[in-house]
Amino acid sequence: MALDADTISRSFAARGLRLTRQRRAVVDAVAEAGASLSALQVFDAARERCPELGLTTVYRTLEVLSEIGAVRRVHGPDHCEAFVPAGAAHGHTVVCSRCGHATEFTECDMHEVVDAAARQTGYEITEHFLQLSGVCAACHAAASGVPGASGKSTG
Amino acid sequence: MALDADTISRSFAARGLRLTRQRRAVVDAVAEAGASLSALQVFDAARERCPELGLTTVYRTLEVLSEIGAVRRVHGPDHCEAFVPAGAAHGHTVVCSRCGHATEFTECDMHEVVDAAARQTGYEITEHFLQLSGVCAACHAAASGVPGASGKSTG
DNA sequence: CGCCTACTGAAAACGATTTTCAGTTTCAAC
DNA sequence: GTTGAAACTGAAAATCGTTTTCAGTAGGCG
Repeated sequence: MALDADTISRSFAARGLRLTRQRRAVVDAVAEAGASLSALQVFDAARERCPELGLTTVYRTLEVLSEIGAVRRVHGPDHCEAFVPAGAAHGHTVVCSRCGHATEFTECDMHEVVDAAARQTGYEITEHFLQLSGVCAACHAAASGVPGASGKSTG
Repeated sequence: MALDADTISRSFAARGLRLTRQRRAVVDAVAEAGASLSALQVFDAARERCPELGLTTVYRTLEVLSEIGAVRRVHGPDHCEAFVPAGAAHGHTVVCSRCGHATEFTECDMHEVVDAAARQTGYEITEHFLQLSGVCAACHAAASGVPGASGKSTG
């Protein structure tokens, strides 16, 4: 589920929901950020497009977007609950530990790992939740080439 | 880092910390449960061993245990923050979606997946956080053999 | 126009976690 | 055994992110 206005609009309509200006602001904020954003960060970003937006609406909209699969919740070992735009039906997220930028990857061939885990534990594995963190190409280049430049890249 | 009194005691001592009766109760509660436990559940379980225990102490102890690597925080796509006893230095957790029982598996050969992700995204992957969920052997047996029996197994 | 329903933000409520604080326990030095 | 310093404690208060409540608004359709 891509985060373009058209797709979203149709998904909303199919559920009898309206894509209001406020919701649009939230969608755009998440889509444009690319990085993982907390609810509060989404609020801030979306407010630039729609200053009268309330936090309540952000939470409600993220909930809806999560339900229709347009955004995905991500977690890390230490922190919780951030949101990223979702791409493919089953994708995983790589989050840059420097700039927070999130990228999806879909070449996920986990079944060997899952099989091994099933063998070792005796579980019937039904779901896997994988999240990677590392350093994105831009931050990597910035770090090795121009140490002064912060990791916050253009996108 | 295993959750036996001896190992824990030494880890605590190495940091100038004391393994008090209260902390011991928390450690034992987590160790015995095996399943993933929220802070509140740890509190309840530990109170059976040490009734005058306070919630504050549970949080403080879980924090310390997490730091020394004796417990691990687990997350799921929808929920957050539960604690399980930690085993090997780098292990992953499989949580049973029926009884909440957590098992570790260590045969984690992720480097193919990690390599593929690195190729696709251009990231330099430094960490991976994998969590599986499924149905444990006991619950599976209970479900297929004795449908009436709940998934809550002995382990 | 008027009705109906989805939608809105502010404020209140809420639950989980952290901080504060005054008192207790532990331990080493004496 | 006494003393003093530091770790530790639980209760209560404070804090934080999130959800609920509520009275009002917006938009489609008769």
